Amino acid sequence: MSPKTKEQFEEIRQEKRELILDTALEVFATHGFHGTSISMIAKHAGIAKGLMYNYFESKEDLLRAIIDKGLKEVLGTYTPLFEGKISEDQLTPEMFRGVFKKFFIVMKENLNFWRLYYAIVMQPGIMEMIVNDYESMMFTHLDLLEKYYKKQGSGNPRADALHAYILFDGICMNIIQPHKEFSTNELEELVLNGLEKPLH
Amino acid sequence: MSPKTKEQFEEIRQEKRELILDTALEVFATHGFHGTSISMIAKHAGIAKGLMYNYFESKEDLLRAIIDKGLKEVLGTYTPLFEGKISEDQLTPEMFRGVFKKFFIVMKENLNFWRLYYAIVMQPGIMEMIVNDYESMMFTHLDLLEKYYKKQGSGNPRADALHAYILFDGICMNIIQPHKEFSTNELEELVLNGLEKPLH
Amino acid sequence: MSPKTKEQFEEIRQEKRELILDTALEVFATHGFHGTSISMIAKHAGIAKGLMYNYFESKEDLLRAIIDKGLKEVLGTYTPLFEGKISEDQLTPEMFRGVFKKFFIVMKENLNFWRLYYAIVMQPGIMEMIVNDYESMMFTHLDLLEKYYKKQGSGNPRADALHAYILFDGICMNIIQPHKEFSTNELEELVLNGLEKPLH
Amino acid sequence: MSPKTKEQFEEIRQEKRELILDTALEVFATHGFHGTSISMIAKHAGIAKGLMYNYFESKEDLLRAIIDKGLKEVLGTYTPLFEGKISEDQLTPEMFRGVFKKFFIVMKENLNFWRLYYAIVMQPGIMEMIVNDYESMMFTHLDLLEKYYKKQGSGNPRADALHAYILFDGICMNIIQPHKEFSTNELEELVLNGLEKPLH
DNA sequence: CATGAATGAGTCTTCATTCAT
DNA sequence: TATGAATGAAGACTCATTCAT
Repeated sequence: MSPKTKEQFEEIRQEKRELILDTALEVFATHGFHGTSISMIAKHAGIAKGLMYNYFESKEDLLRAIIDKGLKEVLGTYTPLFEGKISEDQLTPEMFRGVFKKFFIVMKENLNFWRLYYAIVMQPGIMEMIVNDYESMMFTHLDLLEKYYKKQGSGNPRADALHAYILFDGICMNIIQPHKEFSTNELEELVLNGLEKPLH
Repeated sequence: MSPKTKEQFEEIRQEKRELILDTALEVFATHGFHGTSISMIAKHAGIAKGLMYNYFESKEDLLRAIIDKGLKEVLGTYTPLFEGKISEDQLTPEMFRGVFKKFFIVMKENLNFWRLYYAIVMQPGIMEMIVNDYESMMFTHLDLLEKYYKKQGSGNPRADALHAYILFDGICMNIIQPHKEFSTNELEELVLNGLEKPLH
Repeated sequence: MSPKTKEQFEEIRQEKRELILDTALEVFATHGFHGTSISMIAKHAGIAKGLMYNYFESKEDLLRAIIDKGLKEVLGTYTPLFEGKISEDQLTPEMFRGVFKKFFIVMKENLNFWRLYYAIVMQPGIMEMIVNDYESMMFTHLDLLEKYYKKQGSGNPRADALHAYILFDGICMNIIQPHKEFSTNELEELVLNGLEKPLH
Repeated sequence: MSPKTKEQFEEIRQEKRELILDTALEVFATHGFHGTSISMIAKHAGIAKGLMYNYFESKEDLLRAIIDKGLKEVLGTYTPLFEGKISEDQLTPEMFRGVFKKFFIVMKENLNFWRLYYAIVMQPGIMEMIVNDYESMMFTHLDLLEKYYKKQGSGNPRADALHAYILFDGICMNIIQPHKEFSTNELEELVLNGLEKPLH
């Protein structure tokens, strides 16, 4: 009889918003942004076609929201380890391994997000804005790697950092690829073992 | 003024076909398959919209033709080095470097193709057929790498092969990415230096 | 705290109904019937979207109610002067001026109503029903004008009546138009001065 | 066998463009801009829904084109009589009558255009741009009228001009209204007779 | 072989209306 | 009574594809 309270509405909105975000991420990651229709998302989520527009202004706005949410979740998990909060002392092999492992775990937990993210980054025609985040993230990583290798006594920290970074990228690609050929765990172990100590 | 011979007609046809293929590749690579319209391709190529259908059955057929052509070109360039035609003796560091370098060069010459190719491979919803080629290619490479490291006296050829393969993938990604941050030449040099000798 | 009486409820209902009617009139007049959404009205009125349907059956029903209310208000103000209640003696220039001036005043007080009303009347595709009122109103006016000019000794009362009527229409248009170019007061004075005495 | 020539295409385009413009004008005038769907226009014109977009960028662009065309036609017919091309000597009663009559004729020949035009001008929410033309047109007319009455020896040319202008507006409204009550010819004759000589 | 007008299914988006609370 | 989430039909617009010339 009595109308729903504001809190009830808010709760419903949050839940439905999450549902739409999660469903859309999955479909976008599978079929690509342009290959996905709002109908597909709605059917997948079990809602009416028009409902999405109660939560997002447009298909593109939905994409942005997905990326925002994804980046927040991912960065929230592991960047506390990075951004200025790591002292020289902490640049130990253990820390190094830990951070990498953590990153891989987080990536696997957000496979669809990363698939979508890379697909976008790789297509110059879409979403320039996203690229900035991507680049700054990368430089942060490279810097940190260089410091690490310097501390480990590398004869060429820049080279070692690049090497590690590229290896890292390669693993990411292999984690992301939907058609997996070999266990990524095996990969990670091997690679991390090889990276711990400087090569140069 | 004299009527064209059959050969001349055929030649013209081939040239036009190539024009369409090349133009479409460029636009597909930039905007993605679903993000590209036939009109865009036609305008880019300076032809009428309907003309594509004189050469290809459909948009998807055009995509298939592009992939076919691309794979043929790429494989044609460097697989003679592989497929069973390499004897044990040839697995020298020089050969190793040469093949890698060659691969990078070929990749840079076909940037758009690789962009399109990866974009498709990474999207499970599209073109299952393509994936088979991709996987078999990969296994060939891994095998060869393993043999190489075994010959170089590796304590764990499988690990070394995987390492090299992943590194290779990472470089590919960085070559492909439209927003380049550092010279890929630098990368390649560094990485190859590190890969020549076994790590394990 | 005491439970509201039936009358109080009814009063609240009436007030809310008025609020919706007035708000809707404003928005309809500005953006047109089809250019106005229920959401726009609700937002303007500060109520929930669904509430309108507690008071009106549909958007079209709301429009009808607006027109009804408007016509009642307008006619209620000045038609007592007309409908058979005016004796020959009363057809004096003072009365003539008074009625016209009154009409303009009422029109200015209901600008939005008239905008909406004319917009509907001018569009054959909408609301045939409204037109009947409009036509009968017009004939009443013309009749009265003719009588007036006859009494003033016109050589062609019909001509004078038509002239006055058209002039009247012209002023209405200029009052209604949102982009006013000259003071309508100036207009009215001038025109009334010219109309008082017969021209023919 | 041979492809259509550029001229042939151009001719087809022009004809189809006219067809769409004319049909759309009719439907817009009847149902209003927002009350008209592209489907309605297409059905009326006997073409496919999508074809309109080969000729106009959007529904609003179509509206603009209609207004442009209409204004050009109308102004092209009678403004040569106005814009600076009328010397003092020509401001005779005959000229005066002639121009007015001409205007009414043109208006009747473009009834739908004027319906649409006024509907737009009266709705502040749509197409600000159009209003400028409208206002400048009005001032041109007023000026000319004032000069005319001055030459005819009016004691108050401004008043006479305004009177005539308003009367003019009133007739326009009555011509435009879809539910006509009396012959507009009758109106015009009467009014013009009354306007020829100054009243003040 | 080449053109581009034409089609219509499908896409994104809006919005009148319903309904559980 | 009042709320706003939800629905789905309909509207604006796109685009792969066809076809007359």
